[in-house]
Formats: sequence, C-alpha cells, structure tokens
Amino acid sequence: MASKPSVAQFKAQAQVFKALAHPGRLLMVEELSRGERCVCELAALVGSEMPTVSRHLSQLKNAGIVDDDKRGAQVFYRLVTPCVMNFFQCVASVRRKQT
Amino acid sequence: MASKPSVAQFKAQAQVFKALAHPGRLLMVEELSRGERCVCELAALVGSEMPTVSRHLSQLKNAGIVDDDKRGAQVFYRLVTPCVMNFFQCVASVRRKQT
DNA sequence: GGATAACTTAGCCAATTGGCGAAGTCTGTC
DNA sequence: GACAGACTTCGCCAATTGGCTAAGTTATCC
Repeated sequence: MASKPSVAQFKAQAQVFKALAHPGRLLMVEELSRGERCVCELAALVGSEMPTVSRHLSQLKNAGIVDDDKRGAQVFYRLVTPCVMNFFQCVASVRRKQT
Repeated sequence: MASKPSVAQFKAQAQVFKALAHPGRLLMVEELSRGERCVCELAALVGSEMPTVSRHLSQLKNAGIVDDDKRGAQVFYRLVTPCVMNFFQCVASVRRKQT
C-alpha cells in the first residue's frame, strides 16, 4: 500500500518539509534536540519577537515535529521525532554538491 | 567547526528543505529515485504544464538534489543525493503523530 | 531553410508566508 | 481584585511562491 502513494500523502509529507524550511525553525529544532526549552529561551536564541517564535513553534507542532507542555506560566517545547536530526547529515552532503 | 553552526549554514540547509516542501516536487523526487526521467515524463506524472515542471526541477537542481543531462532535444533529470529518500520513513513516522 | 517538438525564461497574477505591534488569555504574586 | 509575566491570537504589511500563457532557444525531421 506504500507502493503507490496518493497525492494527499505527498501533500502531508510536504507539510513536514515546509515546517523545516526556515532557518529560524531549524535553529530551534537543533536546540530542542539537546533538551526541552521554553518559548522565551528560544526567542532569545533566534533573536525574534515572542509572537513570531510562538507561531514558528505552532507550525512545528502542527507538523508533528515538536510537542508542548505547559507548566505554570511557561510553555516548554520538546522534539518529539528525533529522527529529523538525521536529515542534517544528508542535507550537508547535498550542500557539498552545490557549486 | 560543526559544533556551532552559523546562521548562514541554517539558511542554506533551509533551502534544501524548501526545495522538498512541495507535493509535486516530492512526487518527482520519488519518481527519479527509480531512474532518470525527461521533463515531459515528469510533467505528465504530476499533471502540470511543462514550464511549471521545469521551474520545479530547476529549484531541485539549485538545491543540489537533482542534476540534469541534455541529450538531443530532451533533458533528463536524475537524483544526485539518494539519501533524501531516507527522509520519507522519518516523515511518515512524524505524520503518524499528527492527530 | 521551414516546421515541429522539448525545454527554458520572462511576465503576470493570486495566494501564501513571515515579520511586527496590539490585544487577549492564563498563571502566579501581592 | 489588581498587577506583572509568559504566551497566543489577531490584524496588518512587504516579500516570496506557484501557477499559467507567451515568447525565446535548441535540436530533429523533411
């Protein structure tokens, strides 16, 4: 049944790649690979306003890449699919081919 | 030196993900994983006009994912970094977490 | 050389994305 | 209850993306 993927499947897959197709979001994902972080920490990391970062995180969450956990007044995000970290090696080799 | 990736590196990485962040382009990449194809074959596959497909392919080429080879009047594209195919398994597991 | 076919490039338009500040929600403190 | 801090949601805007048709290139066939 995986032999002939439907258009809907490709659309859903593209959604995941789209979530990763932003330097700030990649930076956050890498940071989250080292442990959970609250929104304000990530905002300081990428140097954007909190509303902006919050929207980026909700995109990642919507794509199924991260999950959030509200504790008190803070919201902590964590990487829920660590296998995306494997992408970076391949992407690095892709970039090596760019002239 | 890979311990503290720069903003420029993340931008370049995001470019690769951006190239994959489109259902039609994913479909083409998967087709190319089974062998080289000319533009007209890919156009028929995704059901778009040839100029549209040509631009998608130049995006993939620009990202370093595919390469082209002009033979006569036709241009054949092939996957130059097959490791991107490994992404699909992980992405599938990501999607499984989407509610 | 003229006609056709395969692509690419250019120009145009609608739709999406990404950033911000303002406003709203929720939690803990006084 | 009033207030402050952490987030999220909401408008608004500029910039990018994605599709098409039209026009330009290059190779093949006659």
